[in-house]
Amino acid sequence: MTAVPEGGEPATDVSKADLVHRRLKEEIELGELAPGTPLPELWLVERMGASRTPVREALRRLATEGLVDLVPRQGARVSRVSLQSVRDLFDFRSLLEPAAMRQATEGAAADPQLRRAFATMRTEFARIQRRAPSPARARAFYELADRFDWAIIGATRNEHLRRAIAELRPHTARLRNLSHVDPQRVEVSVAEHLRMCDALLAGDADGAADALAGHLAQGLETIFRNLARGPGEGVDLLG
Amino acid sequence: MTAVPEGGEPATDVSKADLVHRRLKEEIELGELAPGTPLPELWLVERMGASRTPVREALRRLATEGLVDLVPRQGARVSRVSLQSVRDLFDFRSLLEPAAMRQATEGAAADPQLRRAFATMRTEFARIQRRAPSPARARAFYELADRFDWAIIGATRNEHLRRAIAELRPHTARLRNLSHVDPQRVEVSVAEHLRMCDALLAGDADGAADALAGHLAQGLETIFRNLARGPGEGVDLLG
DNA sequence: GTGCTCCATGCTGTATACAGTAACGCATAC
DNA sequence: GTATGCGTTACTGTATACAGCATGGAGCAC
Repeated sequence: MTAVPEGGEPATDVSKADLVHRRLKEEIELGELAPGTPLPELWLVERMGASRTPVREALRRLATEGLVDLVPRQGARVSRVSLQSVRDLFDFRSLLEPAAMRQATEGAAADPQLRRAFATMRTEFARIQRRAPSPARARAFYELADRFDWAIIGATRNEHLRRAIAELRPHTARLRNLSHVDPQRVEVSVAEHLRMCDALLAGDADGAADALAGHLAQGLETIFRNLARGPGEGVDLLG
Repeated sequence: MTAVPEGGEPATDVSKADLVHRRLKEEIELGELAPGTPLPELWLVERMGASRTPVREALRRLATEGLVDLVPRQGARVSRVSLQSVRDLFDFRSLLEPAAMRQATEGAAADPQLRRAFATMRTEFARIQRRAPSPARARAFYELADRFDWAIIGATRNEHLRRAIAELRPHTARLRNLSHVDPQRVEVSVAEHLRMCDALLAGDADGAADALAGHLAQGLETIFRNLARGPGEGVDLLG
């Protein structure tokens, strides 16, 4: 398992609630808190070194993000993952992200600085492609792919669309960390990212959107294969 | 102004936080709390008859829904509305809702009971179409259209999609209540809803999605015309 | 008259105490 | 041995007290 923490958001913890929220989110993403784990407030209080008020606020926020299930008068649990929920997630991403990619492509065509940023990432992808397979290379790829994804999100004009996609990322990250990463997958995925970069830099919005759609379809298939092989801890396969 | 409270959600206030959340949401939707209005916690405490804790939770929830802006160490305000935000909202709805309509169409084809519910609504739309124009008729239409929308949401299989659309509804309702309702619009809108019903009942997913897309385009145009005519209270036209 | 500084006020962010409820286990009756 | 009822426990939901920061105004210096 190649545990990759998401580094996309700036992580400006102005309040303790922010801090607890971010730390809990990371632990859920990384799978350290397995799906279904109960999250009593007092337990979090001593672990996080904060009082119940910020802990509560963090739990409520995680609940709206779908990472935590909140049962009235019973408490919080890490939300469970089912095959259906994985399918729903990828279907929804396939609806949103190509649209965002279109906006990012238009944005890059209009803004030279943004375009340069994507061009730089393209050369980085190409450099990774030439490297020999290794865990370090896989890590570098996932880190770069993550930056690429966040760049797309940042270049999305529509605020609703941007927020919706950003909210899905923890779910995606969690799946990646819960399922076993397939080394073969890196090879394919690098090529897909190069396709996306090329289309984006060429100003071909439709092409970029199509490439992303293909990438998502591949990703879903990979995750399903991996989940089917290794059951994964805490993953509810009944869904 | 035909103020139409949304009646779609079941309104099960199990906690005081739920109650405060629902009441505040209603007041913002109806425009009673104008965009930009400051919302000091203590003021809400005495108005809602609850302590600060549930009030805080309600404000946080409204903030994640985008109905309230939360400035650190400064407090909450009713979120402002700009022309850009209206455009963003409708663009996003145009992405999501046709997809939901497709799923609802498939659902109605598979589930006779669901199909009957939509068939009933179709006859109600037809009955409204035959009535002479009047405020009561407009109210009846909006109430029915609201039930129709919630039925579509309820018939949406994908949970992410369903949640995303449901979260947008308060924004839509607020726009409707902030802008002045055009009596002409009712006529057109009834016809559009009949088109949607017909396609849905015929199992024509593409047709239903197209009809909905057209409906949204019309709705956006109407709101822009109305906002341009009457400035509306608290609507920031600079966006 | 104008600008700056300092103080007072009001608000949020946090901690904590209290009440109420649901789940769990044990004891007892059958 | 099994089922049912009661008591205990642990947790959430709520209220409230306290600390710290930001804002606005008054007063003073220039």
